[in-house]
Amino acid sequence: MTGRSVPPPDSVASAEEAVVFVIDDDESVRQALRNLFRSIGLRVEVFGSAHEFLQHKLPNVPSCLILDIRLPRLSGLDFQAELAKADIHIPIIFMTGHGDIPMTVRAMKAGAVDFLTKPFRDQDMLDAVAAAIERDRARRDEAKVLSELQALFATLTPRERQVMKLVTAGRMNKQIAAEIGIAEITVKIHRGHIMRKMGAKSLPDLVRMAELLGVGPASEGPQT
Amino acid sequence: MTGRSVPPPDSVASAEEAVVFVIDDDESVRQALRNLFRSIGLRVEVFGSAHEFLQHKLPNVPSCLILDIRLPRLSGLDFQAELAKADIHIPIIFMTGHGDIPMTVRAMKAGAVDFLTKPFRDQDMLDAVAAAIERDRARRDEAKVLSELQALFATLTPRERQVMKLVTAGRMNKQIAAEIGIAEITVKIHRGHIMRKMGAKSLPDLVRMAELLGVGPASEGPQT
DNA sequence: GGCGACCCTAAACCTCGGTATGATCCCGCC
DNA sequence: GGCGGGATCATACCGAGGTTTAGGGTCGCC
Repeated sequence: MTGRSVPPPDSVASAEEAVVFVIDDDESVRQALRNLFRSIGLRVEVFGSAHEFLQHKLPNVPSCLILDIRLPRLSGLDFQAELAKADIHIPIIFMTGHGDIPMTVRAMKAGAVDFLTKPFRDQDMLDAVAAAIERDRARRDEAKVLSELQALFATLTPRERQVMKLVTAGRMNKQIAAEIGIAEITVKIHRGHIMRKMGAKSLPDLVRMAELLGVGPASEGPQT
Repeated sequence: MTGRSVPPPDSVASAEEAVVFVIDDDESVRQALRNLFRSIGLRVEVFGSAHEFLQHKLPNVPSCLILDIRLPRLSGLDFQAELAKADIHIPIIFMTGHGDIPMTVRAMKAGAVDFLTKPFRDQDMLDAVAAAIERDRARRDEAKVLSELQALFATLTPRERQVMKLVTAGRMNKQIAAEIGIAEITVKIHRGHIMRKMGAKSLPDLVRMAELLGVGPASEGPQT
């Protein structure tokens, strides 16, 4: 506890263990960005193509992706769409030498953090990266909470899920009993199980969990 | 009840009573856009300057604003910022003859719906307007619900607000009583008043209202 | 001074929520 | 066949929630 080097508490907070990924087919650009981010102590991984990047497995820390809109085989915009389709939500910062406005609009609409025109000021890139990392950190925090909740919810039996939905909808035990055709006492049993399994310390607690889980009028299974 | 004309249910839904506002210093552009929107039966109001637009009082229906990034006195981006500062959240669609990427990025980051380069296809503008109107409709719906809730919440006495916060946090009546130093029976009374005044039909109901209202750990009053 | 709020409390009473004990039934699996 | 999990239910008991009735007090305002 004494000789412990202080792991930078960092007023910049968002730094921590964050990683910046760079995809660009120009070696000199990769080199320059690598140096830029290293200079402020940020982990960097560079790639020459989207394909190369996809080989690499993503670490479980806040991160962001910087890519040129003109990639070797795939356009940056298409790659952005690919990632979204694959449910990979890493924040993206675009760079471009000769981009146009429609491209910019499309990228931003699709959720890009920023769109920088080359040459850009180092500070602009650093600002964009800070914003992107922060966005990813926030997203990860939310996702973590949600997945933990979903794991708990998964332990409920079908009957318990059904009862939970009705309980959080505000129905009384007797109403639930009548609605699904069982005895009130049985509803109470289920209810007790639900509270225990979900780790809810109170009804309001459970209601908030249900909100996050989208347990409600939501019809099961994707329709249309 | 018999001779009632059906007020167009409209499969296009978003149309209804929507209004499109156009600000441009070029008379021919105003004219062209006016015709375009009229042709599909959309209400339009045109203005030659931002100032002129501000004189006009905004109707209480879904609407959107179309403006050139180059306005007479004020830049379109600055005007966008002005509106945000004045808490006017009408969706904005930008047009530009010679805009650049940084402008586009700034506009999109500030929440613009779209950014069209002149000349644009009529259909692109119509699509953008449809999206903008829909966004405004959704925002208005949410705002309406929230303001109604706030009106109810405003009828609560300070004590009732305090108790509501604790109730929705999941505290038991006896805990609340101990925490604020009153008798449990009094807490029950307050609780009854809260449910009635807020129009909550169940505790889960009240919890959801509290969520929307941000009633919780939120410290009172703006700090900093 | 009186009227109306807000806030507090007590007693009585009822409903609702929740747990424990004990038991039955069905089903899938080793 | 037996074992475990899921679902069901009864009885009994207790604590929490909620209303009514009937008060009490302190403000501020007309």
